[in-house]
Amino acid sequence: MTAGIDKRERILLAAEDLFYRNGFAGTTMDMICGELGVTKPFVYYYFKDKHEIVETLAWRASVACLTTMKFAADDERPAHLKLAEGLQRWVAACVTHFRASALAFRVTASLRPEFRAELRTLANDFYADLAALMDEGRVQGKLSFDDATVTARAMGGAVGFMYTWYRPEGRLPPEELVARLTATLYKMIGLRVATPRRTATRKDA
Amino acid sequence: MTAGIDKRERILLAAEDLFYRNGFAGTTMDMICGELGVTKPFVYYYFKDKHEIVETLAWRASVACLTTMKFAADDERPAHLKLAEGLQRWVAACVTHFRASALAFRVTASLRPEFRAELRTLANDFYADLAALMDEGRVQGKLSFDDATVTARAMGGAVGFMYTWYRPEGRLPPEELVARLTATLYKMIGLRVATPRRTATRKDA
DNA sequence: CCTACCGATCGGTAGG
DNA sequence: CCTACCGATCGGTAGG
Repeated sequence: MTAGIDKRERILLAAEDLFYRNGFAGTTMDMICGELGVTKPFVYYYFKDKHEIVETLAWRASVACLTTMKFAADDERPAHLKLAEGLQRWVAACVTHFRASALAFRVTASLRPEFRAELRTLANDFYADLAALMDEGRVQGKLSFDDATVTARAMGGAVGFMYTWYRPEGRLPPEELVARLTATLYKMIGLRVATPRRTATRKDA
Repeated sequence: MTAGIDKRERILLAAEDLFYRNGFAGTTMDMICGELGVTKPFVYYYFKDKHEIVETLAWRASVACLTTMKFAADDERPAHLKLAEGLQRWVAACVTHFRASALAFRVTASLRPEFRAELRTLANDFYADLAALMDEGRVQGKLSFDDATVTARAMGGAVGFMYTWYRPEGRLPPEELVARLTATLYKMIGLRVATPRRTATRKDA
């Protein structure tokens, strides 16, 4: 009913919330149907099986979050500036897609091995891009950190783990959360950017 | 057989690995039994049900990891030194219990609501202790960071997310991983400690 | 008689 | 697009 949102999209929306709250195995097809007020054959008309739904959600969110460290080939900016932008994009994408990106981590065990492998490849590429920019920025004297791999993974945790504590209805508005989390990442790699942000003359207390 | 390890403990050991790899719903009691070469009544003699097994594992690991910021009442050291020690203990505990602590995050949806609430309380207490020490250290001019809550949660992610990439058989020995991850946490709060570690005269490149 | 365990099978529910 | 229902498999427990 209430045309506007595509039917397939409505299923995904309901499923995202249910998977997020109950996990993959803990969410039954009947729950999804009940949420939408439709019957199972309706859902199976749009999706081959339960896995196709969760994989669609996880893939979307993963692509959105893990392609943020890609830059145009003709982008000539120094590494630390690309990184400053990429990290911000990354955090913003993870905040936006926090429910579905939680899936990619939480329901790992329920995913088909081939799909898990695709997700892993996506993540590995991302961390390779990230580490490359980090190394470049360090060589150019703009960044400071000890271990590139461990630091990159630590940043991944700082961002990816957000789903365990972030609540959209919380006191911190999304943009503010993005700003603070990004600032934390900058600090982890010793990145000092003159961000044109609305901060008063505030010393790093 | 092969006395030595308690029978109950053998069940927990096998279950930990299976739950870690396949999730809660993806692990059947038959799998656990098969791994041990015992029958179900054997397992059900030691555990009331499947939940009791996973909860025992998750609780142990969570307690081990989330009580590392507690200090004796008569410990008079300044906050930043307690923090230096606590963070190291925290990382070490998470590395040791990484399989079971992964459970606490991954199988959340499969846990009984009451148990989830207990875990949440444990975690909230931990972050309260952590944030208190951070604030204290900052007031005393020994630490520097912007947002205590966000930084604390970011550290939690850096540590807690380790289970997604750490492999015990990897090239990085556990002690070395602990050292590097701890160093990353120190950096996140601007903690500079003259750690008596076996580092050569190496400038923070 | 108890404990520790086995072979066999139960009720209930999942995806499809 | 729904009602009705299947084949398969789950966690948990019976008697001995």
